[in-house]
Amino acid sequence: MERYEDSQLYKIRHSMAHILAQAMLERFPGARIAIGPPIEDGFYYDFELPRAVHEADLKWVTERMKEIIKGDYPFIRRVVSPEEARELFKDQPYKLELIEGLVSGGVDENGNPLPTNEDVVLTTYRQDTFEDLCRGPHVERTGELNPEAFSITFKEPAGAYWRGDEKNQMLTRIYGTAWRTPEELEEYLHLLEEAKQRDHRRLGTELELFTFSPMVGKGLPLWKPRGAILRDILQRFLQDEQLARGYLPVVTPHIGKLDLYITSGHYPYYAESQFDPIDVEGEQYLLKPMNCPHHIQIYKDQPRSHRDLPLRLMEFGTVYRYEQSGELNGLTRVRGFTVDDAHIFVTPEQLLDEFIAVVELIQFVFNSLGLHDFRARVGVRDPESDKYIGDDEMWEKAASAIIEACEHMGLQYHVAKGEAAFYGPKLDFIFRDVLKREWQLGTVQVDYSLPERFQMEYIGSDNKPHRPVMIHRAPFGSLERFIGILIEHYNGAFPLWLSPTQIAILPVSNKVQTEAEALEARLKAEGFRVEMFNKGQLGRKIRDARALKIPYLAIIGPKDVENGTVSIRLRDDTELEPMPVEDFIKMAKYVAQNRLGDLVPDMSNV
RNA sequence: GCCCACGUAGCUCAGGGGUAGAGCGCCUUCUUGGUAAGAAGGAGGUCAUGGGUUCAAAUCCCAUCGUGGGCUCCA
Repeated sequence: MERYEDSQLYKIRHSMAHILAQAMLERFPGARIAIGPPIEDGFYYDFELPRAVHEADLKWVTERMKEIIKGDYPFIRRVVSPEEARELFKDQPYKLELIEGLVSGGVDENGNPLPTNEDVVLTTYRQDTFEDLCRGPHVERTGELNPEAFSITFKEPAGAYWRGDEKNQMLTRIYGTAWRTPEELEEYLHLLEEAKQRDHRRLGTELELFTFSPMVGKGLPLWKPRGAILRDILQRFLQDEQLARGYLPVVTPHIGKLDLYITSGHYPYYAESQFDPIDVEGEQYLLKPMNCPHHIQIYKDQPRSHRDLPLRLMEFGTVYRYEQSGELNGLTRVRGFTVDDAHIFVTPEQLLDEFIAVVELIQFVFNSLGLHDFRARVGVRDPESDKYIGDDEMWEKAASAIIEACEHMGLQYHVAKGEAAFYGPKLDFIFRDVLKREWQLGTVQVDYSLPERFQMEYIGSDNKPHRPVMIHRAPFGSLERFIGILIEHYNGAFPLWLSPTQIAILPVSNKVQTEAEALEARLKAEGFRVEMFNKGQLGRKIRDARALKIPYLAIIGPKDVENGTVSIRLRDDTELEPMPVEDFIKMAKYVAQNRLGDLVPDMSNV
């Protein structure tokens, strides 16, 4: 497959960025330009502007861009010497900084090191009156671009730090999307609109799953009954699975003494992600940012033998982390969340097998939930940073254990620097959602550091004390984020086993109210989550039940009562032939127990 | 936290320097209806909060809080 960087679309978007810059400079004389690369689906350009950008500016710039395109100017490339470049961009400090980076700093426009064995050649591209430092490539002429196949008003202007560093100047970023044809643009905008419809925040309100209250605090979700039921189903699903795999439940409190976190290293290594300590009678307590220190105390409560290992302690543990207010986002980024946590204490010999077992569990969980578009990332530490505990040898050992396990399982993975936890490297499962955003869900971490810091021990077969290794792992990551993603993944139409309400009972009239209530009781006795709809006429009941995306609408009227049937309608509008109540129960049970997505499976062989 | 935008009824939104609007939802009554809104009445808002400008502010200005799009940071 063709690389994006080599594609025509890439050239189109790159060229669009230059045209945007030209138009912006005409609108904002004296503006300073930074960088303007193509990105997925479009491009952007960063500017330092004398004032805020308004909608009218964007309209003007859009029209001007169309004129430039229609002007059919050639993109003219030329090689310039460093001196020429400095002269050319003498009023553009960001460009000068880029030039110095290229010429003497050995870094490219993103601040990444250049390949050392390459001579730096500075090039510029010019269209019409605008010349930009750029290595290309571009289309030949502006006339190749379609003036009706781009938009810079589809997204608000945004702030962005120069070189992505929050210590730097905040620039104004104008985003654009550009395509080959107006039809492609239309399709893309339509996709965005659809994605908006399935935003978990919107669906969370419509389906009555969760809410937020400014009085409780931002980033602190409140789970309403339907959402709490969904949460509970997921927890029970995972808990049952883990119990079957030898995990043991524990429960620990939401705060702990500061000393605990000083020993663990959370304080100070993780301090910037924590709420400030709470003073209680002169003692300092911390809202727990992680569950591991508490679980370690349970391990240490009694002497452990190698015969006790692996010891797998699990807890749906709620943790609190300080997130900057601008980072909060619905359920996917909150300040208090529940980790489907477990800490597994193993002997070094057991590590590989146990690690593999954990990855298998995570894969089982993802599969059961219909999540298939994910990748595995091995996060190792950033050698430049000092926010890690433990010595090099431990990090080396832990990272190679993870990679060995991946190789052993034939798991596709890639290594990412700076993505480790502060106490050890990790294997993350990153899910790609319908909006093409990526979310870190499941995670497994190998940790030699905390056992050391807490002086943990077990007695080996040699009757001598040994240090265990710890695996931290969470298949969902956090219930909050996971559910947020599930909501969008299913567009709120959960498979039967996850649906907060599974069956809506819709009596045709109150003449069959008694029979409808009997059906409700019957279905509840069979273990289904059932809700009676009594408002208005049948049409209204259908409408209300469908708004909640309830999988089965069980309609019962005089004819059904007479025949001992129920008329099933699905949330997608499918109407089934009236069927005996027993048949419906059998089918629904089959669908729920097998966690099927299909609500009407072939029952002929069941 | 930073840049920008937004905040009007439970929800979705219109309006806009001179006594607050719609649809849905909610309540009451009537209706007992076979596959996406039965009918009629009614309640409900200090227009996020606090200041300022003005004869007069929901409307203009400032601050705060909250939300959204980005940046940075993360499960």
